[in-house]
This record gives sequence, structure tokens and C-alpha cells, in this order.
Amino acid sequence: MEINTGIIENNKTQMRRGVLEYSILLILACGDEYASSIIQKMKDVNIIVAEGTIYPLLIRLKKLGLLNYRWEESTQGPPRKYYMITDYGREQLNELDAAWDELARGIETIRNGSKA
Amino acid sequence: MEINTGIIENNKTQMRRGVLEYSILLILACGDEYASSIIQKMKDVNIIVAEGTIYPLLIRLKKLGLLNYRWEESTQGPPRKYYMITDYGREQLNELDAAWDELARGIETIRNGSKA
DNA sequence: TTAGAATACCTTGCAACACAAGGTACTGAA
DNA sequence: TTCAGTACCTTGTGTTGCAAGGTATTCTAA
Repeated sequence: MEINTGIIENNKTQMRRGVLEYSILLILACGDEYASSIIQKMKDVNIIVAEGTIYPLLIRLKKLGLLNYRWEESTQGPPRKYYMITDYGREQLNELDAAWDELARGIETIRNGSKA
Repeated sequence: MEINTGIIENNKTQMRRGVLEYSILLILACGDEYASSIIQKMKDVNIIVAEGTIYPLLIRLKKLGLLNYRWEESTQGPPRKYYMITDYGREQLNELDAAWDELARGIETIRNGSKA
């Protein structure tokens, strides 16, 4: 219907992609979670992620040593794979915090320039 | 050498990617520029872009109707292709502004959650 | 006890896209 | 006329998000 949707939606998706790993680490820094709950928490702040994205991503982060996991029984279905952040993951998260701040500052600077 | 570099650099790149189109539109909203000067302006705020990225991207944005261009002689070399933002481009930019704000708010929310 | 729904995990194949590398063309100076 | 500087552009590669499809477990209701 709307012509705009394509371009804008595409770009919003693009923006989200950039912060996927970062936001997962942020969430896990707060406490252990399993895939579905991570997806939910991200949806709560309007960062949409698909299952097909998050599973490979968690596996990748595990391989890189940023995360670990443990199995835990659930009263409501099959067992859950709870991911937790490692010390190394926290180190990296600190750097990502800095990277995000730098990017946000950069955008802010350009934005103000375009007002002047 | 450093083990960290890969992961972090990779992620910084990833973050930058998400805002490439957005920051180009922001820059052009401020005034007409040619490819090399856009790259320079982005570098000034630590958003690194390669030539091989920016040329196809500008062509894409032109095709989408967000940009136009004109040729202009230079006293210092070959003619330059100055890009300018269209009215439609400005409309889209407004939406991207909103998208960026939303994303930044989302990240901020998760971040504060991890402090609590 | 079996059929279905709900929840959770995972994989495959495709498409988008940033970027390194390599290439063309114009200008001016040595 | 050769070289350096500037500007443009294209090709090939690798990464990666995601839609779609698949498996396994649990609980409920017929």
C-alpha cells in the first residue's frame, strides 16, 4: 500500500541489525535468559528479532566465548537452554558500550550540523 | 595479535552499517556533497565508510528517489558528482530520525535494566 | 491412549549488502 | 609524456539476518 514502507522498514531493520549482539549481551548482563525470553525482552523495547536469527547468533557468541549455557527444566514444556554472560563477555560488553556511545555521539553531531 | 579486536571491530562495523543511509541523508540535508566529501565528513565523526560502499549506496538512494545529483567542475581534478536530497528524501529522513530515536531509547532502556 | 496445542529448540537456503581490490578518466606539474 | 593526485565506478567475496520448515517435549482434553 504505502510506498514508504519498504525503504523505511528496510532501514529500521538495518539499524536493528547493528545492535543485535550488543543488546543480547546487555540483556544477559542483567540475568540469565533463554532464547524465547530474550526475543520477548527485545520486542518489549521494539527491537524485533526472529528465531532464525537468535539461535545461530547465540551459538556464535557461545563459540566466541562470550556466553555459556545450562539446561533447566520448565514446568511449562520442554527444558530451556539458559544463556549466561562470561567474564570475557562482560569485558567485550564494556567495549561495545563505548562503541555505541561513540556512534550515538557521531549521529548527534551530524544531526546538529544539519540544523545549523 | 589481540584476541578482542576481531569481535569488537566486527561489531562496531555492524553498528555503523545500520546507520549508513541515515547518516548520508543527514549530511545531505545540510548541503550538497560529492562522494569523497561525504566519506570525509563521516570519518570526522568516526563513522568509517569505504568507497566501494558509498558509490553503490548513493546510486541506490538515487534510484529510490531520495537523492538527485548534478555534475560540477572542480579546479583540482576531474568533475564532481554533487548529490542533493529530494523532498521525498527529506520526508524519509524524518521517519529515519524517528526510527533512530526509537532504537536509541530501546537500547537505553535495556541498559538501565542491566544496572538495576 | 491418542490427538492436538503450546512451548522450546534448531537448520537450511536465499538474499541483501559492506567492502577490498582493481579499474577508468580527468587534471596539472615535472 | 610521464607521474601524482583526485574522482568516479564495478566485481567478487564473505557475512549474516530471516523466512520457512523441522524435531522434541509437555500438558490437556476427548
